[in-house]
Amino acid sequence: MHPYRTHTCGDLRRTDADKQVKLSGWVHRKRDHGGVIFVDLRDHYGITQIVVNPDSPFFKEVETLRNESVITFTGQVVLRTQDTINPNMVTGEIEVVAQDFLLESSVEESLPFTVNQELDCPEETRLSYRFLDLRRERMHKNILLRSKTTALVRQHLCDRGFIEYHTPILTSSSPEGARDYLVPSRLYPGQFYALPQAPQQFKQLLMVSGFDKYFQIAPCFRDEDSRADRSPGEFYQIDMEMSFITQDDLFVELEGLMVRIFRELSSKHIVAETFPRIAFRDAMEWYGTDKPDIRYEMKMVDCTDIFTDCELKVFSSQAQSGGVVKVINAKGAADRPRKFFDEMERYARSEGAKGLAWVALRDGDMKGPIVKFMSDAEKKALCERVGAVEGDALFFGAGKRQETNELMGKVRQALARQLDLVDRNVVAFCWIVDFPMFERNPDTGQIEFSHNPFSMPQGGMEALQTMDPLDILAYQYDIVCNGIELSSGAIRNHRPDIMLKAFDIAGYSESVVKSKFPALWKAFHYGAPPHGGIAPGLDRIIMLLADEPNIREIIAFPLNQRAQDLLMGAPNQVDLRQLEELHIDVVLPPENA
RNA sequence: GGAGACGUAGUUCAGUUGGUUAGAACGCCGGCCUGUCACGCCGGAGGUCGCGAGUUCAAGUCUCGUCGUCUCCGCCA
Repeated sequence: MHPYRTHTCGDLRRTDADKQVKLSGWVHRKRDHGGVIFVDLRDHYGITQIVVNPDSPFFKEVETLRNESVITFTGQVVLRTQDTINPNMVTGEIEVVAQDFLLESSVEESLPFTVNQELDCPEETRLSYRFLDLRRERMHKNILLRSKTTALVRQHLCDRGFIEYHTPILTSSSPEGARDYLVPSRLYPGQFYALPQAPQQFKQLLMVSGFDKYFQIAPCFRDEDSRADRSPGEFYQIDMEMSFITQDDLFVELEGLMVRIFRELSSKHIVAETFPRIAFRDAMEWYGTDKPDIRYEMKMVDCTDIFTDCELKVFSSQAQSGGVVKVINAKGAADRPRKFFDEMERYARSEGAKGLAWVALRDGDMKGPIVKFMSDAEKKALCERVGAVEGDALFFGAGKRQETNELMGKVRQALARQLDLVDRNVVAFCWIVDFPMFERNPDTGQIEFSHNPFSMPQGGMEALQTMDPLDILAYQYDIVCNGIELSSGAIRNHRPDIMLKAFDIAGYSESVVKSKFPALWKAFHYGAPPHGGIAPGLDRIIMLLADEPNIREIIAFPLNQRAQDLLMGAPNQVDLRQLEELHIDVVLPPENA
């Protein structure tokens, strides 16, 4: 017989009755009746109940076992009597009567938290004992889901003709973007490698190398502060790039991948399998953000022109001075108590609003503090414009266009939460398209790239030569799911002449382009195919699949918020000899010296 | 770098207006228990109330500082 097991703890069924078996695993839970002990034995695959009878020579030893000890039982599978069957367990129709027992590994200390229940405990403790934390059902499931996701992505993309490549981890520091992680060079004193923030230039070079369809589940390293949905240090992208494609081709390809992931790995309903496309400017006007949650509608509506001559100066003065009046129709919210409206206003103020006007359509009339300042014509036009009917409540924001859009966008989200419009069992994707190529820096007045300088401007060279730079759009797009930005992507600019012109508009000379991006600049002079791509964040996709609010819950060994690994003790100090080899002198800041 | 919330037993939490010896559940230790499956019953141990000052006759409770954790802003082409 195998020294550890003949079956796993999730294997045995009634058809295995009378078999002689051996099982190994952890003590999940123990029920000691004095005369008989039940041990729930757990491994990766499941839980099986072991029965230890009082005449067993190892009865005393089992009695003193602590939870999470690792043990091996040999015994016979027996059918449970009808009244002792546990319908909640897949192995609940049988149990194993122990005949032999071996303690493989005992638990020496009391556990820092319970493994057999999902009770809250400090994250610091969980990360310090991550190997225990990962035994818990929820974490175990999350890590399995991660594996299933990467396996499905690989299978799907390979089936679609994509090829997976490896790109360097030690590369050169990039001049723009996030802060790099640097690796000192031993051979070249004073010089450094950088860990890639993304394999952006390599995947483009692979396209120039003629490979056509690239993907990689790519580690990316950025030395930036963390967020709930942003791991410090490192994260993974499903990095993709294709040659000879249009934006539409890429959208179809990615929609297929996303729909397959969510269909096969979650039970959530996908609202639309062809994702709606929303122009960046429309997104800002309708939702006040470039990552709208479109699980609910509640677009804001521009009503500026209605209130040009309104008695309410807050509205008319904005309407006359280039500002806007934006209105959100909260369907069916009119009968909410006064407290609801007061709290919405308080929220708006906390986000920087000067106030939040509202009206409620109740009892065949319009109610609210500002109603007396509105003429009948204004009321009528307002209701028509926003489609308001009896029972609806309207919320108003007035001010400068961009500020008001962003503010009312937050109000929209808060309203959706309050009115319970957010369905957790739904995924709503959308594309945000037509990002502007350039924008004016409000501080310096300079024209700058608004996103990736390597995106192809819509209209190509002609647009750059003839249009107002601020009106030029780029083939630059984001994919957004439930209000979370999963990725940016672009059809790239593969033409050196167009690139030079674009950089010229942003105030950069030819020498800057050459020196900042030498690889691509050189490559694009030797026959570069039109190409484009995208790189959805793997971690965020898994968060959505697992319904986890924090990215650390879907990573086996994450850094904490302050970028430390509490289990391994990283970062740590190194030997002086190592520093000398690397020609590194450490100069500590005064407070640490 | 900035802001907010939180910090009481191994863990999750309660702790009144500042007032006697800081409680409960789970876990741990000991005892009882032959059909449980979150087994049950009895008993016990376990606390510098994050740390340091201050106010007060009296501080877990109020004030200030500090440290830690999480969340957000900045940052993330």
